[in-house]
Amino acid sequence: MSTIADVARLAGVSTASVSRYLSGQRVREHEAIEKACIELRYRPNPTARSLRSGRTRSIGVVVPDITNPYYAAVVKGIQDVTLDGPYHVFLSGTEESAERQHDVLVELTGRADGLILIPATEQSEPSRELRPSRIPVVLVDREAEDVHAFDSVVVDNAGGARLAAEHLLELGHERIAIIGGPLNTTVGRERHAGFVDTLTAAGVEMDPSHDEEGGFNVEGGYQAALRLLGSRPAPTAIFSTNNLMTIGLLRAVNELGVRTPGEVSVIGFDDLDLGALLTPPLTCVSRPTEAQGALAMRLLLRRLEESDDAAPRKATRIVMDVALTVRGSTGPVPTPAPKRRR
Amino acid sequence: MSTIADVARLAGVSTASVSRYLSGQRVREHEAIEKACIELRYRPNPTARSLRSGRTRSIGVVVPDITNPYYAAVVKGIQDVTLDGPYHVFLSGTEESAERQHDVLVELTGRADGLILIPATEQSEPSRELRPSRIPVVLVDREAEDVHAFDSVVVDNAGGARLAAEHLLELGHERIAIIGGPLNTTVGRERHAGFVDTLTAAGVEMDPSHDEEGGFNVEGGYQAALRLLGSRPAPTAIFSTNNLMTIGLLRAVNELGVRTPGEVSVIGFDDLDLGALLTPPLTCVSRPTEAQGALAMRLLLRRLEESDDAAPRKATRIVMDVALTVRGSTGPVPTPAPKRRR
DNA sequence: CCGGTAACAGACAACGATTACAGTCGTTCG
DNA sequence: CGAACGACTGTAATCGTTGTCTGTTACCGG
Repeated sequence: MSTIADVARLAGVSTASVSRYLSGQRVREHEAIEKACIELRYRPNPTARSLRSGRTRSIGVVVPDITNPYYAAVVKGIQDVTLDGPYHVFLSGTEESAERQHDVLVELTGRADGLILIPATEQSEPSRELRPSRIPVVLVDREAEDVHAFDSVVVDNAGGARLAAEHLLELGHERIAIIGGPLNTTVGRERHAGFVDTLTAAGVEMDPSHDEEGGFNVEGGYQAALRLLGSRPAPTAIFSTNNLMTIGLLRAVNELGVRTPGEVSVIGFDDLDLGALLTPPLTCVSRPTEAQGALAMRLLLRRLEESDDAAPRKATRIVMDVALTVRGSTGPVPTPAPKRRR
Repeated sequence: MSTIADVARLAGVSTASVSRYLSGQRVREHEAIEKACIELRYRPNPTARSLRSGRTRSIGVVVPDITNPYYAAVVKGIQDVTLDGPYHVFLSGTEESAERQHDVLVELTGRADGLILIPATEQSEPSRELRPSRIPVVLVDREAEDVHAFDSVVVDNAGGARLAAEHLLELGHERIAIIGGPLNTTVGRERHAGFVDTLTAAGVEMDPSHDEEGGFNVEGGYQAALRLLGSRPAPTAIFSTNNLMTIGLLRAVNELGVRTPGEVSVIGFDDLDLGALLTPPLTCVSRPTEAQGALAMRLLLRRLEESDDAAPRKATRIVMDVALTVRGSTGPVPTPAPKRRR
């Protein structure tokens, strides 16, 4: 690769002039410089640039799992906002591991001007790790231990779970099960609490054996569903708290040949790509995805712009609304005639 | 952030010694240095490191669309191989645009030691852009104009399309339609040719109005499917050449209330996440995804290791096999009794 | 006790860009 | 006509790290 010195030599000027030309300043020999740049196929070395200027013009996005369509959609939203901005987006995956996340954050600090992070776990302390570097961070979906240190964009998990519970109650269900996520995540806790509390408030007690917990993945949902569907008396409705778990749940339902919603109603948190095309189509709590990413990116850009002025703005926390999408996978209670109906 | 000079000062040694300590060499004052590093929370500046050493210890992965589960799976395969290696993986999306891809490649060149690229189009000339920088590149899935310049990992597209055609022929179909991808991509051309040639060889002529072409996305598949299902006589079987197009096709089938496989058989290239859970479950040509990514990464690592010795190895081209997954969405021809059956 | 040799130390020059500083012109105005 | 000014220019320092080069030890055998 050719360097700025090569260009300067060929154009017969100093490197300073070339640098000035590149940054858009008026330069006498700009024609010769342009010609030299083209002839040498000169591209400024981004590493050298970053070292000197202290800014990398790139931002890092860290997600637990790239293959999860939900995260993919969030990333999409982020990218859309950056499309013709000066920043380049780098994506890294942490495989849902706190250790990997630590490595990735260390790697990214100093390589990026800002970070959008979907934490893998809450034990992992982004604050302790990230604080000294002073680079702006926006948390998405899950929150870290000290919420107040960073901007964040989350959804109303408890509210969404409440919507699901209310929907099932309205259909007359009373033997209701939940496939919850890890309780050491805010998301897992909030959805679990929102759901169970709503049932309790309505006087419906959940059988402890119908309160399943698993990892936020297909296998977790599958195993939990097998246990639930095998229990006696079996639940008449199951709420799955994560898209991947819902896939596992559906797989189990399918394998066991359980009729939906005839024998068991199914409702998930998060829509699926093909949710509307399933038989029956999936009833779910749906939430903004791309919009969530876009919002996070805008928050980050605001931080990046303000960074030089000394007054640190207080952390912003945005809670986005979720909605209930009623399709065909939920229906009235099967055996005993429904008690009430709307 | 503290620098190596701060550490050296605190430990009472030279920066060279600190550098040596960090690179694992034996150093007399290693205890004092370690102490100083911890106290100052010292992290080597990756930018400065890269500038000096000429290597970034990171590799770039460029995909057309992050939200496509197929690409996500490829990336997953890539990451798994890198898990505990020295390289960090950065992912960038090009939104299927040649222009964006150009920008991304420029951005990445000099920021990464190697590249894994799934080209957005073939017109875009990665070779012209990437050649001068001399960094190793591995192409995945689609190939660029001059195949021989880079290592590549692809699948047997023509073979997969042939499998699909043969399957439909065996079921007795004769009015067969294809929803093809852009013919300016190798993938689009190969799948189209493999399918049509197989039909022709079997003496089955395809109605020109049953030869649809669209973008590799949901909308393209949807629109094409609407046209096909509205044509008279309508095809008794439809082959969709891409996973997103298949989703569009299924959506159209669903909306129009066309029975599958009763009225029309559906077969897709690439499986879907929920393919097995659909009603009927999707028959498709499935191919390795994570394995493809893993293989590409291994190829790249090999290149990165050899880079210093002067003899440039010839480009490797790996073609991976695909397989037919027969599920329920394909069946015998509806109205006229099937001519032959196995 | 001395010369030779490991084994380590520090000083300093890179890497490729940006930028403060100090010229050097040509032009304009009093 | 000379001074002041504007519009540029080049020189050189700098960013944080690594690697080369040249010491400086300590320890060994003779």
